[in-house]
Amino acid sequence: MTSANSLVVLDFETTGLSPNMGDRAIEIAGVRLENGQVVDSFQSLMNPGRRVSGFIEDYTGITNEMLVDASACETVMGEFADFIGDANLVAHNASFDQRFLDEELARIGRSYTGEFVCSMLVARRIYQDAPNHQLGTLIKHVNIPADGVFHRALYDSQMTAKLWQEMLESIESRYALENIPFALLKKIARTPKKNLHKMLQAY
DNA sequence: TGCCAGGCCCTCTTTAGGGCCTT
Repeated sequence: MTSANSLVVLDFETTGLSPNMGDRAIEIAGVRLENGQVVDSFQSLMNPGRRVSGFIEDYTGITNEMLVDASACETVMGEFADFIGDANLVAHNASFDQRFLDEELARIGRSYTGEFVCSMLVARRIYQDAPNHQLGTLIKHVNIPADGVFHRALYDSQMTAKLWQEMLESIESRYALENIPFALLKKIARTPKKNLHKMLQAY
């Protein structure tokens, strides 16, 4: 059972960029955060029913051979829907992951009730001096130790969770806040950069 | 590391174009 402040940070690896173009998920992972601590995690490869391109094999390290014996997307996504429950959701460039989550769950008649917030949109506002706002760059920018390989779902979701916690602590520190609610993070992600400082000062 | 899309965001903007970010 999830608590009221449960948050799931998730990441997909896929056959490409667009479910509307026929792309499918090949790996899903998520870590559950409660009170800033990772309390559970989920990771599974899934068989999209067709071969993945050489580009995707190289980009993710997930090969066609690895996917042959993986469970079908329908099976894995059902398990993942159970995992996320009613938790709110975070992903880096969430519009991408949300499209695949919506598409894969629609295929099995499942849905979710949590709300998405994008860690990239928050990072663009909190770390305006970062060289860029790719996940790997931000992890380095804020000096989070990284000894794994990016572009795998579990590692990326773990790193996104650490970045998320770092951003929360940074905002709390800068504005003398405690226990920032999810709703404020949603608001930060939508607030124009030029208005952000004033909005947080007034909060 | 690229192409495919889509949302966000900036600007030499809003009757638009292009970069960023995700795989």
